[in-house]
Amino acid sequence: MAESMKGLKRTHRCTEVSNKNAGETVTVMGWVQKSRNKGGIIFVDLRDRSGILQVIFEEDKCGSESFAKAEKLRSEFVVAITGKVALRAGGINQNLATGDIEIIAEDLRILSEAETPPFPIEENSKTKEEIRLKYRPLDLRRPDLQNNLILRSRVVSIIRNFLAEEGFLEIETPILNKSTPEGARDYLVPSRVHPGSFYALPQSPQIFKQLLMCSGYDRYYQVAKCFRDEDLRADRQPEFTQIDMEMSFVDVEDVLDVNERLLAKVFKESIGVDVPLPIQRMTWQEAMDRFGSDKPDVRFGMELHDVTEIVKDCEFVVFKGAVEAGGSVRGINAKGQGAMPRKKIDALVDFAKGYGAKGLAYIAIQEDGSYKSSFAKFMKDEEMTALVEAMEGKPGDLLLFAADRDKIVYSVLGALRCELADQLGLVSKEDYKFLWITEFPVFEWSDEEERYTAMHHPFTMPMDEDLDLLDSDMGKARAKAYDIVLNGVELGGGSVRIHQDDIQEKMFGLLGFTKEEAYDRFGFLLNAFKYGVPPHAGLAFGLDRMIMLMTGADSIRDVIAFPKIKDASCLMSNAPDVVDVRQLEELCIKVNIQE
RNA sequence: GGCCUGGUGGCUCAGUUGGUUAGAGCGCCGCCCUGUCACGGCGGAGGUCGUGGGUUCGAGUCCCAUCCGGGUCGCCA
Repeated sequence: MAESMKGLKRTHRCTEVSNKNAGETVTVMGWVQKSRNKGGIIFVDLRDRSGILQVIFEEDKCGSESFAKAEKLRSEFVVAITGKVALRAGGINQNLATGDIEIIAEDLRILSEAETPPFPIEENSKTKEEIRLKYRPLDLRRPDLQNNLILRSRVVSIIRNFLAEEGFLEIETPILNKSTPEGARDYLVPSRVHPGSFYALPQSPQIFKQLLMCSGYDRYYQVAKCFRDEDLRADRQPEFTQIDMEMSFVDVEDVLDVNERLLAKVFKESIGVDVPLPIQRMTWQEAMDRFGSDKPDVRFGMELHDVTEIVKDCEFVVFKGAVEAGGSVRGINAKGQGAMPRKKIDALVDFAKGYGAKGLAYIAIQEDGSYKSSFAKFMKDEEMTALVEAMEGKPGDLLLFAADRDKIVYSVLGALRCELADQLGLVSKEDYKFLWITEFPVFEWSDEEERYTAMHHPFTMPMDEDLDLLDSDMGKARAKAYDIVLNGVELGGGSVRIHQDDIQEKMFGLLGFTKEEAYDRFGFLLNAFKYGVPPHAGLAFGLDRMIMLMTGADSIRDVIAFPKIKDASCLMSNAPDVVDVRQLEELCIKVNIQE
C-alpha cells in the first residue's frame, strides 16, 4: 500500500548527509537498494541520484508500526525515512561516501512498492543491452548511467556559460524544414495542410545559422537536435545532439581559437583533464599519408610508410600491378610483433579484406634478422633490404603492406593500425589527444553517383590560393574546412562559408546543379545573401560523442537517455509504429509496401 | 544490402564425439537471526534451451529457414 508524503519535506539527498550532521534529525527519500534483515535490526541501503546512505531500523527507536513496515521492504521500494544521523556503531564501510554514518530511523513511509526488477539495478551491469533498453527507465536508475547524464548536463552548462561570455547568442532554429536532398537521407514529416508535401527534420541547422549571420546576430550557438536517416553504429544515432555555432567577420584561425579554448575549459572543469593549447594541427593530406585516416588516433605511432618507389619495379605482381594502375604500396610496422602466429596474421588479412583490400603482404623479421614473408620469393635480396630499411624494420618487427588504389590503401592501413593498437593495448582511455585536421579537399569523387560531391557541404569556401584550381583541377582544390578529432573519433567539424555569390554559383555549377536547381533548393539562402552578408564561419561538435569519450563509454547509447537500437527503433516504446488509418487519410497518405 | 557474433530459469553463464532426471552462481519465495554492508543459516519454487521445419531410435548439441540483439563494411553533404 503506497502512502502519501503529506507533511514531509526532504531535507537532504542521500550523500548530502555527512558526519557533520551527527545528532540532527533528517528526512531522506529514495529507492531501497538493498534490505538486510538481521531479525531484531534491519539495515536498508537507500539510493538516490547522489548515492547510497545506510538506514537502520530497531523496534525501540522507530516503533512497532514502522518496524513492521521495514520488514516488508524490498529492492526498489520508494520510501521516506525520518531519523537521527549517527556515527556508525558498527564498522565503517570504506566503499561508501557515507560509510561512516547511518540514519537511525524514527519513521518510515512506503511511498511506492515495487515488483522485483527484471535485472539488478547496479553499477557495471552485465545484463544484455536488449533487456536494459526494453526497461530503460530502470536501466537509467543505475549509477553509471546517472553519472553519464549528470556529466552531460554539467558539460552543456559549462559550454553555455563559456559561449555567453564569448558573445554568442543562443538562438533556436526550426525542426520542420524544407528537404535539401544533398548528403544524408532526410526524415520526412507529412503536411496535413499541404497534402503531398513534406517537411524534413534538420540534418543540421546549417542554412539557418548562416542566415542568422546574414541577419547580423554576429555569433550564434545552439544545443541542436539533428536527424539523419542512415544506418546506426555504436557512435551514430538517428537523432543526436550538436553544439552548433557560427561566427561573423572571422576566418579559420578565429574559429579554431575560440573552440580550442572551449574544449580546454570543458575538459578541465568537467573531468579534470588538461588540454594543452594550442591543439596540434595537421592537414588532411598529411593525416592521410601518415595515418591513412582523416580522423587519426595520435595516441600511438605505427605510421604509414609509402614504399611505392621502392617496389615499383619489383616482380611481385600485386605490388607492381597496383603501382602501374596508379595506386600505391604502403606499409605499417607493428613493432615487436615479428613472432605473431600465422593464424593471427591471417585474421589481420581477413580484417583488411573487410576494408576492400584483396590481401595483405607481410614480412615478419625474425630475431636472427632473417625474414618470414608472404612475397619474398618474388623479390630480389636488395629490394627486400631496401624495403625493410624504408619501414625501419628491426629484428622482431612485423611489417604489413597494402597495395591498391590510394583510397583503399589508406582505409585498410588506417583501420589496421587502430585494430593492432587495440589488440596490443597501445591506447588508454584516460589519454586525451586532440587534433585539428585542416585543408580538407573541397570535393570528393562519388563512385556511386559518378560525379564530384561536396566533401563538407556546398557552402564551404575553397582556400584562397586554390580558387584557380576550381577551373583547372577541381579534385585538388582544398577547402577552408576543419575537423576536431579526439582519440581517433571525429568530435566535430566546420568551415568558413562562401559569402561571395560568384564563388557560390561556381560551386553549384561544379556540383552539377543548374542555377534553377540551386535556387529551388537553396534560394532562400542565396536571395538573403543578395542583401549583404558578412564573411562567416562555424563549427559543430557532436555532443554525444564528446560525452562518450569523457565517460569512457563504448557507445553513445550510454550517454543518451532514450536511445534507439540498430534498426532505428525504440525497444522501450516500440517506435516507429503503424498509425491509425484515419491519421493517414487526413494526410492523404496511402501505404504501399512492396515485398 | 554484405560479413562477423550472440540468444539455455528473473539475471549472468556452463552444457563433451548427438544419449537417458538440462546444471551452477546471483536473484526470488518461506522460516530463523540485534551490527550487516557480496550479511549468514535452513528449506523451496522456477526452464516447451528464441521460433518453425528437417536429419536421427534419440537434438540444447547437426542441417535449413526465420525472428530478436550487438559489432562492422557500404551508407553517414
